[in-house]
This record gives sequence, structure tokens and C-alpha cells, in this order.
Amino acid sequence: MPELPEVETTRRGLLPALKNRHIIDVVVRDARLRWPVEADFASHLRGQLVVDVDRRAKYLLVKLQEGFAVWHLGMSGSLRIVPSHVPARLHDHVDLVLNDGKTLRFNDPRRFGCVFWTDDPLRHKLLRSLGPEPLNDEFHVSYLAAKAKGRSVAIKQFIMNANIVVGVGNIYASEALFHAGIRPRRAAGRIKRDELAKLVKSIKKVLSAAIKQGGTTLRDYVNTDGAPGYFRQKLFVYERVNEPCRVCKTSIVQLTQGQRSTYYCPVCQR
DNA sequence: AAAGACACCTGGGAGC
DNA sequence: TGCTCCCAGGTGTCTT
Repeated sequence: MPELPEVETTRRGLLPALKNRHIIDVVVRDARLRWPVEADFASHLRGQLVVDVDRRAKYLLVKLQEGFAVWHLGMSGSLRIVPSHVPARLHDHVDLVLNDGKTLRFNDPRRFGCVFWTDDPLRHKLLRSLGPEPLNDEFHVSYLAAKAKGRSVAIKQFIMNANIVVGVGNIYASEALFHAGIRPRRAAGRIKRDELAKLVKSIKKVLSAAIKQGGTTLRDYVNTDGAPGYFRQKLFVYERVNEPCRVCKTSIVQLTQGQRSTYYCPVCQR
């Protein structure tokens, strides 16, 4: 499910619900996530005050007085705030019970997500070599051009590589390439500088617009209130194979890159 | 170092 | 109805 806009939407929902609350209990119903929930996870969190909720790439950083609870939603994970008396449902794997009668509840059918405690998330193995945030000023055309130089990998897979830039997943990679007018299979190293400049702008624009709409719900993504995101209506190519391009009416084409579906308009993108 | 394949897992939809 | 197959918002790890 979640790319950067969905994770950011989740962060914004969590912040007012978690900040300045105490975690009075932790329930781990199923520790078998992508990486098993560690045995001492609950004891690290129990009794702690939540100080802030931040985000790095697609990781949510729940800042505690001592260390952080770091969450990744994987493909199908979601975090909701529910009244603590609501019974857990299928795939509700982890709860943080708060001192205000509410519970932060993690649901993840495919169990590709993970959660762990750490005292220094940015130096953690999973986060330390991540590229820049796409919405920050450090992500600019000169940076991208330097990284792309000499690379033969397809531009779509290149911008989905979190070591290059974080947060661009399968939906927004196709969408950003459409808006930049670039075909997804072109080698990253052969994209001209002015095209890369357009691509940087498109990535920023698409992600910002999606955040404004609360993200994209295709199947099971919901925000912390259980509501879907509404950016799906604004998609130009993703999951629109054989439908007319919203700009030129040409049929949208689907292909496979790196075992993922890619969508593009053969006329608008060159 | 870079590129590509594969792995993890469940559920929903299509086709028979 | 029920089976099989394919596909899905991610990304670490292994092989070439």
C-alpha cells in the first residue's frame, strides 16, 4: 500500500493522537512481521511518553522519552487510532494502548511491515544509507544528474531506488514520469539534464498533490481514522491500461519492469 | 559496483 | 461452488 504520501498522511494523523500520551500497555498478537518483533519491544515502550511523530522515507519515527518506535507499513500495513475497547480483528498484530482510552493498532495482512525500538533510527542499518527526501531542497537536478551519470538502469527503477531518492513507489514513479514526459524504460544515464529537471519537479508535484488528497487508496490503504485517500481520481496512467490518456486520448500501455507493473502514454512520453 | 531475480505473505479476482 | 493462477502502495538479500 503505502508510498510516501500515505505514510505522511498517517504521520499527520498520528501526531495529535499520540503526542503527550503515555503508552500504558503494548500488545503483540503476532510477532511474525518482516522482521520478528523483538522480545523486549514491549518493555522498551511500556510506561513511556510519546514526544513526537516524525518520518524518514517510508518509516514512521515515534519519538519517545527514551529512543524511538520505528514503523514500516510494508505493502499492506495500516495504523489506526481506535477506542481501546474495540476488539481486535484479523491481522491486527500490534497495539500500543494509550492513557486516554485510545489504542494505536497496526493491521498488516501480508506482514511485510515491521516495527522495532531503537535509540538512534537514522544510524539504524535499515535507514542509514537512504537517499534524500524528495520534498527537501537537497533533492535537485544537479544531485539527480550526478547520480544518474553512466547508469544503464531504467529511469523508473532508478527513481524507485531508495538509495537515490526515498518515497517514490510504484504508483508515483509511473505518474511522475508521465508528467515529465519521459518513457519509463530509458536508461537513467541517457536522460538529458532538462528532462531530469522536469522529473524532479514532477516528483515533488505529484507527491505534494497526493499528500493533499490524503494519499492513494487502491485496495486496503486507510488513514488513522480508517478513511481512504482520494488521489486515485487524479492518476493519469497507473492502473489505466487500455484506457485513453487524459491528455491525448491514446491508449495507456502497461509493461513489466523488475517484476512490477509500469504504465505510460506512448505519445505523451518519449 | 551495478543489475536482475527472488524472497517474504495473504487476499481478491478471473477463468475454468 | 470450488479449484488454480495471477496480481497487488516494499525492499532486503543473493547471484551474476
